Amino acid sequence: MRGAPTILHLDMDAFYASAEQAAKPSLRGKPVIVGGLGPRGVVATASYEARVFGVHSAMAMAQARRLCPNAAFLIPRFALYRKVSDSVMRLLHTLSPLVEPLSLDEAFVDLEAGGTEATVEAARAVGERLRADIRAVTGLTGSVGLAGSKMLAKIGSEQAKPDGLVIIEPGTERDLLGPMSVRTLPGVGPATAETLRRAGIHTVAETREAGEAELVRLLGRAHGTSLFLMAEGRDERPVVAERDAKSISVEDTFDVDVTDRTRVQLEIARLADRCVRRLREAGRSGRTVVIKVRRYDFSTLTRSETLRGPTDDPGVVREAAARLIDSVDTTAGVRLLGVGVSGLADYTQEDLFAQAAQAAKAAKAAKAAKAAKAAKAAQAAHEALEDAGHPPGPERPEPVGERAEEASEGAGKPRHWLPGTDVRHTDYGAGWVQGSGVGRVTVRFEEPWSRPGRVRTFAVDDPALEPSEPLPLLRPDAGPGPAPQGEAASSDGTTDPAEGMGRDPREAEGPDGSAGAGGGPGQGQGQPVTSRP
DNA sequence: TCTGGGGTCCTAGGACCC
DNA sequence: TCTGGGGTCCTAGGACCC
Repeated sequence: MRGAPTILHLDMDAFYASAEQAAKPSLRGKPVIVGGLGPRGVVATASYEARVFGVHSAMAMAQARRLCPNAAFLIPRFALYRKVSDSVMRLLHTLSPLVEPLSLDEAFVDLEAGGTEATVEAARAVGERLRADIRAVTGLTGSVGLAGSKMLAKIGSEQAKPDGLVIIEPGTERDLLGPMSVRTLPGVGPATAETLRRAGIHTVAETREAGEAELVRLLGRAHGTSLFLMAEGRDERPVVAERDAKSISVEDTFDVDVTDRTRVQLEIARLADRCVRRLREAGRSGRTVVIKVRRYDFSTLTRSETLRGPTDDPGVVREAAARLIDSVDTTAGVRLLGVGVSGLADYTQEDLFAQAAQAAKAAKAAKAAKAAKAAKAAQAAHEALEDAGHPPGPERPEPVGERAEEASEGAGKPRHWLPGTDVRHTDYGAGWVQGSGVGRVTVRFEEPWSRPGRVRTFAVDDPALEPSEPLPLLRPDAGPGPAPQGEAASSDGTTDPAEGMGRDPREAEGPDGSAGAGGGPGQGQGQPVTSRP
């Protein structure tokens, strides 16, 4: 705990959905839901306009459609989010060298390590300037919490949402936490909350009163002691920059349970290859291969095998995964398969034989490894980052072996145009897919800096239509003075006549929600400040 | 038409070693 | 020859987070 609020937590507001609204003028002020669109998809992010209907992250997409049928449903475009995230993280690094990213849209910053004066006023000034800079650079809003510890900074940013800033002044934290739900504390999820509830513990104050010994009895050593400290407002966890990954994994949920044994084996092989590709892109190798199987009834099991030494050889990983899946009964059907590698080493080696043979010549091996790593890092720097990766539907033809991705990528036009993806038409310019079906694809032509655009429909194989890269959210040549959200989300009458098709919502009659989610920036203590550039 | 995908950390039992 | 104690590694599962 610090005596001044010099730990900052930044959380971008409804990040994926906001990025989509910034990119697609016709969606501003309207409910937008980003997530998996298949029969088993879940919501990644809902815009505030959609949250009014009860839609939230991790909800089954089917339920979201029921609650908010007029929302725009979009697949995530990670390439765009990563770009925006990079520019936000760069801003954070101007505040301090100690930046700890938690995800694309969230990070802690240790302001003390960046030389910010240890006062409430200085911290507030830094936080407000950051929010203004984020808006200027990305066109999006973020919320900031400032406190003397990570836990309270994060609670602060939560209270500040959306588009606000909250400072929790050192000395006030115990009183603040007391009446809050145990779920507020980090590490308390549904299971822990239920255990505590059965013991009559609902609030943070009751957690404190239970005492450390009782919490340890209920929850185990590590969890119990850390929970007790958190409940007292004591949190000494440092801000830590750049942690190395400890495992790399990939998994796919199938639209329909897979029962065919050969198909299961094929999918495991494909996943193993994908996993190794990511491993190599990261310039790492791993020693333990893990497979994951989720059965028809959602029960999940893992099987793992530790090799004699680390590998990044697709054949080795594929064979280990194949052995592991052999030991699992899948006859009743599986809904998910996954392959992962852990026990990561910072170097790579050709294969197990070479390595076994080299056991005695460790010194030489180390030297070779160093060279290999350097080469790999250089290559990885070049590489584009992974594809968005749609789960394989049962109808998708299954290309065999390691050529799978190339086969589906090289061949030009995707046969499915997924809602939300970027396209370019030789005559109409840049746009995005609103929906497709029965051989047709509906595209709205607009750019992040244009007025809401109009919709046109094409044959799915129209040669004038091509997939394209995301446009930046702000016009590249634009001076300062971004066009922020709020402008008239005119539900333009420009929809094309040819729009009756497709199972996609739209029609723009979403309850024009500019009212936003429950209560603007101003609840709780602290002074939520609405900043403007 | 319930429940994604990518991670982290902890626990617990058995093997194995000293 | 009736019973140690500690440390580390491996495996499996579970809770939690975004």
